[in-house]
Amino acid sequence: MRRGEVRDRLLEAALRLCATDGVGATTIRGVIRECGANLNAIHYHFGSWPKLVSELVTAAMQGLNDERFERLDALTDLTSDDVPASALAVLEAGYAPLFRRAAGPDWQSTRAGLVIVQQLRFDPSGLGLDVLDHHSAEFVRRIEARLGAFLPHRPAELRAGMQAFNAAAWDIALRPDTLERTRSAQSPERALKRITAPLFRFGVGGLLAMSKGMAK
Amino acid sequence: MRRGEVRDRLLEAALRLCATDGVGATTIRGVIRECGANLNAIHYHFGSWPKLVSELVTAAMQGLNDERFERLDALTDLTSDDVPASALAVLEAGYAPLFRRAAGPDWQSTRAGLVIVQQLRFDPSGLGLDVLDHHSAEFVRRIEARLGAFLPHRPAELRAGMQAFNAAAWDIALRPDTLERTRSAQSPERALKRITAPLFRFGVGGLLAMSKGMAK
DNA sequence: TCTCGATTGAAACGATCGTATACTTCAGTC
DNA sequence: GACTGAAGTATACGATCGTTTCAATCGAGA
Repeated sequence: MRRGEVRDRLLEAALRLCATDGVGATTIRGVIRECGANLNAIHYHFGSWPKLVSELVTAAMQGLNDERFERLDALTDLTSDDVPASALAVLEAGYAPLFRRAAGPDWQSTRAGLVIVQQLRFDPSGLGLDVLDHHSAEFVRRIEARLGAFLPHRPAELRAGMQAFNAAAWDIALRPDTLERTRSAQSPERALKRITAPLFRFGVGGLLAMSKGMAK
Repeated sequence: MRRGEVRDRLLEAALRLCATDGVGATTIRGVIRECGANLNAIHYHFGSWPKLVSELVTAAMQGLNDERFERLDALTDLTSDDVPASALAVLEAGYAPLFRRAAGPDWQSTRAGLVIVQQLRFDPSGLGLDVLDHHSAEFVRRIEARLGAFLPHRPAELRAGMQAFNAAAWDIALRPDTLERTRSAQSPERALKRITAPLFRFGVGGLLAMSKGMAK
């Protein structure tokens, strides 16, 4: 058996079980049963079960953030001359990676980690909340900096708007029927675009409406 | 001891513990310890622990929906002459009750139930998912009917927009710092308005932007 | 071939879980 | 005052949890 293979199999099995059964309902005995490892292997390789879970969360958020940061850094010519187009570009750079990993054509290896993250965001038992906060705080800082460069919003206003859009994006990206619709389509990319495009328009429209003092 | 008092104390203690520690981390032994009841009392009054939880969820959603439906039914003169104002009125009718119960001046007895609902929305273990779906489906049906009366959206478009706004509203309503900001203010109502008003503008702006074919 | 650290295996630990059973208490009724 | 049925108490059951211990095994370097 390859060196370090058991460790990988443990991670993979834990990832799958946590995503389908829920983190709280997943036990180390279920994991070792799933991948044919020994009960002690988890403690030998990870120290404890919570540490394994936290490694899953870290891997998922790191992979997602790497992609988001790369696309955010690649953004050029953001201008206040065409605010809607610039805002759309920023939102796409920050959240297209989320959708691609949650329901894109190659979601198999990336979706499960995001499902776990979404579960933990509302779980007060605090299995991996601090790890999660660290990663998401860095993203929030960066995307708000990009948006603030051309949006007229006050910081608190921008923060509120992005909190709203962020919640909507995660919810829709990880909704089971979002995956269903892209899987059953003959062109997953096109199907996903049909889901994300309206959401991005929603986000841009919402952000702009926040500061323009409209509709009251 | 009053008749049926133990039953109420059990409900109250379970509500508090589930909201603070998480539904998955709450045990019947913790509940009876909290309220000084006997271990068997839970099975005597509710049959099983899952049934108690499902009663908490039902009560929370029923209380919320009663208020939302009443306000939605009271809406008159919605018109496509002033779409933004009409959309704002509908969103307020549907979601102001959520915020009032989650962080309003009298949140003490209502917030915990909503926290539990929010946890269960992303928990695949399926403790009370069917019960939850039933209640939220009815609300979705009603509010989309009201909006569809004057919005030009196609049904799928309206559905997507409301899914986005719904996720944002729940997330922000139950965010701990939302409660913090309203509690520390000398006028909780005003403080809550300062949080909800931008969100409602965001929602109206987002919904309108979805169908106007803007920003691309 | 021998050795030694790295890894795996088998078994058990103490704790806690949700549930079930049997007994006691006690108000209300005839 | 005996009886009834609801409500509460004490205790135990079997299962499963995460963790620990310790011996067996493997693989590469001497």
